Amino acid sequence: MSAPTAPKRRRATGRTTLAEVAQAAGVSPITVSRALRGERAVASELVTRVREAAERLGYVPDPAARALASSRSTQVAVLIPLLSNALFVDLLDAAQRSLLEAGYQSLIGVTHYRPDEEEALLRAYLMHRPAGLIVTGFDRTEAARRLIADSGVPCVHVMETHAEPGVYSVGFSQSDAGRAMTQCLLAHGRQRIAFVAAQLDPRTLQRASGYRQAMQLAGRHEPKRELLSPRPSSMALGAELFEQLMREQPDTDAIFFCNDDLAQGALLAALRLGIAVPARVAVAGFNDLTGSDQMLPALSTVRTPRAAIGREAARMLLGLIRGEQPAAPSLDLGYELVLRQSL
Amino acid sequence: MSAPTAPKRRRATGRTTLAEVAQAAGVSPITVSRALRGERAVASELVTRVREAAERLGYVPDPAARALASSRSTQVAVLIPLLSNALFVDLLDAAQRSLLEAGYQSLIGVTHYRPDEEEALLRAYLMHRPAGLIVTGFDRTEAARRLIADSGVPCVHVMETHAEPGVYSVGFSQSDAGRAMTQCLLAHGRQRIAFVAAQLDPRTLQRASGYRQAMQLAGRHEPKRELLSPRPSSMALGAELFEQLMREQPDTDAIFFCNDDLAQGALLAALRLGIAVPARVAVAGFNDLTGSDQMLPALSTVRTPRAAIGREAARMLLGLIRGEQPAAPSLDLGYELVLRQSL
DNA sequence: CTGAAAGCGCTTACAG
DNA sequence: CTGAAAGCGCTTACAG
Repeated sequence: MSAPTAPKRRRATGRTTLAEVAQAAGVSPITVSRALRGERAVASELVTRVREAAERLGYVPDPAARALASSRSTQVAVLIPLLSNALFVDLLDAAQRSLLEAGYQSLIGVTHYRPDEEEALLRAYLMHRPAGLIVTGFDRTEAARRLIADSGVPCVHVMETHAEPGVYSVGFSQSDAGRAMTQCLLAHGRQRIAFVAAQLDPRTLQRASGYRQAMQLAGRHEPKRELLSPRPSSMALGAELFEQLMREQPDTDAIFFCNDDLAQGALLAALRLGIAVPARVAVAGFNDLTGSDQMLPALSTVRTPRAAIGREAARMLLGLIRGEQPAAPSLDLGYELVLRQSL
Repeated sequence: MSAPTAPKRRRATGRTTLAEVAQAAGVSPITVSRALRGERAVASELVTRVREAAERLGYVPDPAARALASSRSTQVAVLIPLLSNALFVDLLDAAQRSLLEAGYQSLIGVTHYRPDEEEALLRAYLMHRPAGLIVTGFDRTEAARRLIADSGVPCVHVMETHAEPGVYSVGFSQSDAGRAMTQCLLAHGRQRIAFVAAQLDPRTLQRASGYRQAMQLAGRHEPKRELLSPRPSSMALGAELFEQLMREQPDTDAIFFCNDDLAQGALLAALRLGIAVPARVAVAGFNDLTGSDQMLPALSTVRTPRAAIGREAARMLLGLIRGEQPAAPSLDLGYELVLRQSL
């Protein structure tokens, strides 16, 4: 009853292999591979036999072997600017969920709004031969653009839309949204409307340009009421910029913040300073982040469909991975003005 | 000048392979492999030669081939309950960053506080042979526990600590933190202190038990002042529970919320209802989330070191992956009471 | 310190 | 509709 001596060159991992399933089912390995992936025509009787054998043996395909042999993986790289902005977390959460349901894992990458970091992440992740790619917006280095194109990996751009053959995107028009909220403030009788922004990423600047267009169209544009800070967005910064603006341009009668966290901070600062909102100054935000409906007064804002964007981007990407052509390469999911008491 | 006819059985991927680097450097493939990984002793002259050749040819190792041959990948699975709780996002962000620096990618998994979802994720991710695993807390199914143990994949538990041989953890004592804040409220002269919680995950219940211990010790425990809701935590729920508590137990003179979002919602509700904080009722939160310092009054809370937890968990895991034994298998990073105007 | 051989567990490309 | 052979690009396990 001595233990069998191990053969010299063994290094099996112990897991059940496709070959073992094949033997158990009495077919060839290729047939098992095809039956399990549902690829090509396999006699339905064999499919059943293979499935049963796989089930019985607890067979789990090895993703590494699969990736090596097919040069495709089941991972999707998702690149977002920041994890500290709830906007992107919502998007990521929705995308991740949809991808997981379809059997794909998400490799997240945080670019910190820096094109060089994005390029480095792209380089690192692309060597993993991801099945697909989700990237934020269109603002990237030429090298990054080429990396994506040369990789041949299907790619969907999120948050903005862009009509160009071979480019896929899911988002909405940031400048339209910026224009719409500004026009709404104008329609409510506000005239000296300020725009306050932080971070100054491409999409923030698009909102700014929407604001500017609307103000110019109304003949009310005053550059002095634009307060643009490159610092990262936060409630604390919103409070600070609000105080600065009310000090420097005290006759401002409305403020459009490029993000809700700034606006929330401003609302709390107004409370501290005893500045009446909306009586003296109306306040509007962007994104309808959590808590905006709880503010005092409740914050008017632009609701953006980030969860839907994540979901639809995943759906579009899965189609591209299957080799399908999406109905529309650019999907505009729109936005919605949410008017609450701050206006 | 006709194009060369492709040989019959080619399916090279076009990328530079290790073999090509070996040929260029005039050494064997194994030597390249070892030189590039810095493993085992390789003559330093050869290392230089190999590095140069790899650089020149733009060689990028194939992770799939590497994973298949070595049965280990460069991916770490990180399982957290929720992406909508900033606490976990901060932890994930820090862990992800540290892991990336060391050449590891993070595969995130969201369990929604459900042991069955965690078990399914574990099953799905473990088949990818991750190099390591980071999981939240210790509350999981027996099957999940076994999956982790049987996989042999190094695993670090975060948020809680637990001293047991072979179990690695980075966190702090949730019950100590709950007790400390309660004692702080008592020390400030509050006597009818309520505890309001949502979600009711294991860590929330540990905080509750810390509260209970402190109250019992002071001879002031009144079960009627515990308001526990299984609903997901949010500012809106905090407002709702605050109103309910002030209606049902109007003589409550302090409220300890298990999370800052609840407390923030309560503070705003108090403002709406004209309930003076802290004059009539003191309010304390947990985690020191963003915005808590901006509240009116600013929120007193327990600052938890989630970024440090993420960072240290990554560091401990990287050590375990290298086969090192951590100095202490259980790392307690503590917490800090932050006293602001709400108390 | 270095290498020739085998193997990791799949799928591709042909052929029938 | 099914299969025998080769190959994906690395590393392991030996041997020297």
